[in-house]
This record gives sequence, structure tokens and C-alpha cells, in this order.
Amino acid sequence: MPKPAPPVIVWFRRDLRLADNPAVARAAAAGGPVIPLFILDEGRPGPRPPGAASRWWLHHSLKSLAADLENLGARLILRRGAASKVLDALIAETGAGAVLWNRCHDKGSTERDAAIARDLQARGIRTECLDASLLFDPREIRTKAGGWFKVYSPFWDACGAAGDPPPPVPAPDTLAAPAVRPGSDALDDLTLTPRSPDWAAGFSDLWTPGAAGAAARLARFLDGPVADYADRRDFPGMPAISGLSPHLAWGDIGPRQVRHAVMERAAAGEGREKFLKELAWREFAHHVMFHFPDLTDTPMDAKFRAFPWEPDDRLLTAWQRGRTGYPIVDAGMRELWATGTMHNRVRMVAASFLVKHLLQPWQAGEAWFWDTLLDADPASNPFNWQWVAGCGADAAPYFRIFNPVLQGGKFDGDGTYVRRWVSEVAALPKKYLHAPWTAPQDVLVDAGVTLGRDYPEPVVEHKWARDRALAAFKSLRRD
DNA sequence: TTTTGAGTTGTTCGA
DNA sequence: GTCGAACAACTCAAA
Repeated sequence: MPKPAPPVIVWFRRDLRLADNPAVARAAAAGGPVIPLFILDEGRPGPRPPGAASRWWLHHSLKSLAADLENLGARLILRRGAASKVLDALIAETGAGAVLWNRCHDKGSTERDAAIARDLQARGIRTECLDASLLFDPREIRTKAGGWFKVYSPFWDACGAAGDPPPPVPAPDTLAAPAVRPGSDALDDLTLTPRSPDWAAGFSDLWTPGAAGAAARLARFLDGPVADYADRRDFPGMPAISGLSPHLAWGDIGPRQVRHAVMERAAAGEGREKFLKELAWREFAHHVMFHFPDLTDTPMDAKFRAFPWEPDDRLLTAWQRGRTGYPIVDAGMRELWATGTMHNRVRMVAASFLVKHLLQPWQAGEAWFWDTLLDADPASNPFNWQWVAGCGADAAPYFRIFNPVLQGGKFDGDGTYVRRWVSEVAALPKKYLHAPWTAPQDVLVDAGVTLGRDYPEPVVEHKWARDRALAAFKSLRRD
């Protein structure tokens, strides 16, 4: 009798799916027993610990993954602690001979995983690190001079020239169970969901974390909205967007699956093209983070280290709570709190407002989004904050300062979005909706609004704040 | 090496 | 109300 093959550990991270998962496919193809593992590792070095909203998503996505694994005859093992220690213990318990995972490109994971791979290999445990989270390998998308792209358009062109990414591999039909059944922590014991108060209670009505939920959302998007995506994506009151970002953040679905489905099932046209370009922005953010590992807290443009921010907790809190007195900003911040996401157009306006109107450091906004966004992504979140602040890749010129009143009028002209989230001003006519302080007294009375009581006066005056921001940005100029 | 064209998402001002 | 220019140089990527 030949000795049975030693089990293979598949270490799940931000790839909580069975299809389009090269580590799973490789382990299944080997035919031996497979041990699916997720580790909640909040030590250093390691990935940035997820924020509170992300933890809620993670909980439910893990639950979904466990159920999907169950259907294949496998049991998801949950453990918490330093990944190296957890792996060591599990290998000792089960006699596992290999550990497979899909690459994460953030600094903490890269450092941790490299050390783990070295240690395991030195002890004769095979490790394999595969690619699942991106369309292209960041090492392969290069400028002609061998550098990495800092501008989106040539990056996009280079991706196009790189050829099609490989099609997603299907989920396995079955996974062999190991002879020794290792113990697992209970999902609830990871305490990923809020208890008192349960501020996430409303999330369940809006979101279905997990691969099935992601597939359903993708199908819904491809059945309709994608055709008008280019024309409607900027209007937060319209149901025009895919809502896939939180699923992508934890890898309920992978970008290759999204791209493949879009190409197969959406008619060629502007909507499809625009959507793929948005997916490529996600890609760009991850590639930039690969080349600039300190993206999370260090401005890419070094002269921004000297930026004259004016940190102020009162202003930061007003912004976080959606009480700035600018309805489009407040609507966005309240949408974020209630749903765990914010429409992209409004993110730009709200982020610009914090950084430019309030002169709060972009890192403070980034941290709040990291904690409250269900789609908080280690690359996209800081990348986009740096873009807004003007210190990131392909950033806008400093004088491009969003006017929250004009943006409201332009992209929420009929007020659908603001009325949904800022009930205090919902009765105002659309003419004054985005600037309640300009409404005549009788209009305010009719709408039942007393500024300063029911809804805040603007925390800063636009023109004054704009001029202050311009002066601050000017001070950075090289002389 | 030097040159050239271009750069997600805007606002304000004055004619 | 509408339109075009100015906003400020700088960096990037390719030829």
C-alpha cells in the first residue's frame, strides 16, 4: 500500500471564493486531501487589520465560503493569531505537506508571506503562491523604459497591449477531506460583527456577501444597467452602478471573472468600455501599491509632506457625521454610514471637501473610509485619497476644487439623492436644496427648516475655503 | 538626450 | 444664459 498523499493547506485571504481561485484549483487537481484555512491575523508584519465595516463583510463572506466548501465535502478551518504560528500548528496536527495561497500585494502581507514561505520551505514544506486578485501581474505591466506607470491612460494602453488575462478556472467538483480533522474556531468567536450597538443591522437588507451574492449582483448589472453605464454612472440618484466593489474587496468574485462575464454577456459599446475602464482603475491602484508599498500613509509626491494641514477634530467629526451644512457632502457621509458604501461621484466631492475645504489631512479621511466602507480596499482606498488630495498618481491640478453646490446641481439636479439621505432639507425646493442657506426665510419656514437647529449652517464658507486651499497648495510650489 | 504632447472626474471670471 | 480662457507649472511616457 502506498502512503496516502499528505494534505494540502489552501490558505484563503482576500480570495473568498472557489471559482477563479488558482490555489483551490491547484490543490484540487493534485487529488489529495485539502484543508481550507482562513486566519484572522492582526499581527505585524501582516495585512492592515480590516475596519469595522469590512469585518462585518468578512464574517458573512466566510460563512458563505464555508457553506460552499461544505457542498464539496470540505470544512473551512478558522483560526486566529500570527499566520506563521497558526500554519505551524496546523501542519503539525495534520501532517500537511504543502501550503498554497493567492498573492496579496500590500506591504504587510508581502513581507509576512515571504518570511513564511522561506521558513516552510526550509523545513521541507512546499509552498506555492498564485495570482488571483488582479487581471495582470504588476511586474509585467511596464513602461518602455522598464519603469512603472504613474499615469492612467498609458497604463490602460499597456494593459490592452498585454493581451487578454487568462480566463477564470472553474470551481472544483469535490475536495478530498483529510484523515485528521483539525479543529476550527467558531465563526462567531472571531467577533467580526458588531454587538451593541449593532450598527450593521441594516447591511443585511442591502448586501449578500459571498460568491453567490456577487454572481447575482453581476448578473443584475449585466442584464440592464451596464448598457447605460457611461451616461448614468455619475448620477448618484440613479440605479446605474454594479455594486460589486465590496465583493471584489474580499474576493467573493475576482476581476477576471468580472471581466470575462462582461465580455461574454454585455453588448459592445460605451457602457461596457467605461465599466472595464473602472475595473482597470482598481487594477492601476493595486499596481501602484505594488511599486509604492507605503501608499497607505505616505504621499507619493514627497513635497506634500510639508503641506500645511490644519487638523481639527471638530471639523473632522462634523464631516464624519454628515453635518457640514453642505447637503451633497452630508448625503454622501450618511449614505456611507447607513449602507457601507458611497456613490463614486459623491466620494470625490466629500473627499475633496474634507481635504480642500476643511484642510484636514487626507490620511484622516482615508482612515474613516477604511473603517466604514464595506468595499475598503488596501490599494484603492489610499490611492483614491491621494488622487483627491493631489499627491497621488495622475492627480488633478491643485486648483481643481469641487464646488459642492455646483456638483450637487449638476449630478443630483432633481435632488433625489440628497432628499433620500438628508431628510431635514427634503422639503426644500430643488432650487435651494443644495444650498439651504441661500433660501429666503419664508421658503425655509415652509420647508420646516431652521438652519442651525434642524440642519447645520455651512461649517465653512465656500469661497473663503477655496481661496485658503489655493493658498495652501500654492505654498508647496517649488520656487 | 532632448523634445513633444498630454494629463478621469473642475471652477471662476469676464466678455 | 452661454462661452472660452485662465488657473501653474510639472511630470510622465514615448519618440
